[in-house]
Amino acid sequence: MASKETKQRGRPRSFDRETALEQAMRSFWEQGYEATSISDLTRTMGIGAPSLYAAFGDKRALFDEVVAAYGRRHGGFIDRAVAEEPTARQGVGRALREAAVEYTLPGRPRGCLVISAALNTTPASAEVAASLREMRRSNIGQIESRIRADIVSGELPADTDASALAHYVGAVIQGMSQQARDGADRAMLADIASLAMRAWPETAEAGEGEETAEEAGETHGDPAADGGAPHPRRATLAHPAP
Amino acid sequence: MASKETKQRGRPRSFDRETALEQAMRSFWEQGYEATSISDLTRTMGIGAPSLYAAFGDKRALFDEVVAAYGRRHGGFIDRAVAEEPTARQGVGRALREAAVEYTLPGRPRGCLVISAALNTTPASAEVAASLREMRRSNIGQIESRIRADIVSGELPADTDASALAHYVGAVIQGMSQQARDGADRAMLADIASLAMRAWPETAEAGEGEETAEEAGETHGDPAADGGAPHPRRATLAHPAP
DNA sequence: TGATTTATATATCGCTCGCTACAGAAAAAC
DNA sequence: GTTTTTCTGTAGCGAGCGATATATAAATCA
Repeated sequence: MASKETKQRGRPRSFDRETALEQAMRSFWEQGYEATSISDLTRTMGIGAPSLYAAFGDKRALFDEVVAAYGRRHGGFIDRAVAEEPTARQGVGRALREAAVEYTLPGRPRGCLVISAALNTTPASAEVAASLREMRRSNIGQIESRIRADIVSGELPADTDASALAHYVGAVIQGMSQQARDGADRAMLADIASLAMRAWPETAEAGEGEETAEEAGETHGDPAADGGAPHPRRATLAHPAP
Repeated sequence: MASKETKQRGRPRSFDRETALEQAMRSFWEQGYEATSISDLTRTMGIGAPSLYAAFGDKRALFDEVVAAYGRRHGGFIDRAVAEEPTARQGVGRALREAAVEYTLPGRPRGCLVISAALNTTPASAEVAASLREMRRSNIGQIESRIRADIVSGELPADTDASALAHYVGAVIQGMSQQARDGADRAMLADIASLAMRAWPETAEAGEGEETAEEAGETHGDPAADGGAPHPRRATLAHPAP
């Protein structure tokens, strides 16, 4: 599937399938599923309609493939941050900081495709909308699971409402995506992310110093995502200062 | 404009204009501007296309009228909360709590029309999208102004970033609207609102921890004027109040 | 060299979009 | 009554939608 093993028989394709898919992603990302017409796609992909249908099926199948590629290339940072960091707090903090960067990278559409590409849909596209909604639900579920693990381990207080906290994080991320599309710059999104983390529950007991403002590392090397709290940290009794 | 003074000359209108406008609002609110067709509108409004155009102009003008009516009947609660409560904190807290109720009222579309009705748009509807975006910007500006006033009065710390805090609130509200449309119930939205307020900066001087999660519990019925105010703390010690 | 296979370019298809011309219907004005 | 004014129902406009039929172009296989 990934490589051509034998020489194909007929006339070879005159365009690069991956490049065309990338262009389709741009269009769907910017305008959304329904607002992007086949005519838009053929123009930006640089191919004719029959080539599009031969290579990708129909509009819906092309979109599905775009969403899959998006998840692989751009959308995975949240799950990755939550899975890789040692605590839920650090994972979510890093996810929010990285979202501020990802959602404002120059040269690509603002915000998140999964969040914004199928919001105002006709009944004809109800399935597409439901598909993206399910992905959003799944993302929040991932966060909730990570939070629950920290409750079990004692990192978070036993009475922490994992579902509510995860949905709060999801709402903030969706809000950040919309703010990015509405024109907020990267620094503003970083401020929102930083503020949002102030709502995070205190560590249960003898926490180890969680410096949430520490380097998230491997994102995109952009220093704008300092993540440091521009606002005075709220007074806490149990939280050891870094 | 509000009343008919003289008897009109020709054949009288066979439908109630306000009722028709209400139905149009429902359609736009549910599906968004572009995804709602004239055919949808004439069906739900119960009138023919020529009657629609005679009474409201074109689709764009009808939508503008819908948005104006929406602002009057449903959308004003944020500005009202922020304007009426004695502090920005109480105002925003009440606004978030009321959003949880407003965005999940049974028998009407979920979420906020201004937030969600023109998100995936073709270039043909760029003006509509820009118009709603400007309203969102204005709402955040209102919140920012209220926060700034509390900084001046000393209610909030002098180093509070009013713009960032206002944009955070805006992002949370937009996230709540999307969550509502994604199926979150009222209790979940109330939890998100409660969590979001934990990020609010401490009062400049006056004492003790704010128990920001002070139960918005009641939800329905009258969103009490004092609802949510943990304790009246208007006096500030650090700065002279006007 | 054909013959076969696959891709592309042109020119649509049926359908829905926002919108309107036109003629008939229902009221006030005369 | 007749005239005038306004609204409503039918029917259809040009344009764009997603998707294709057809014919030609470019490759491999024999």
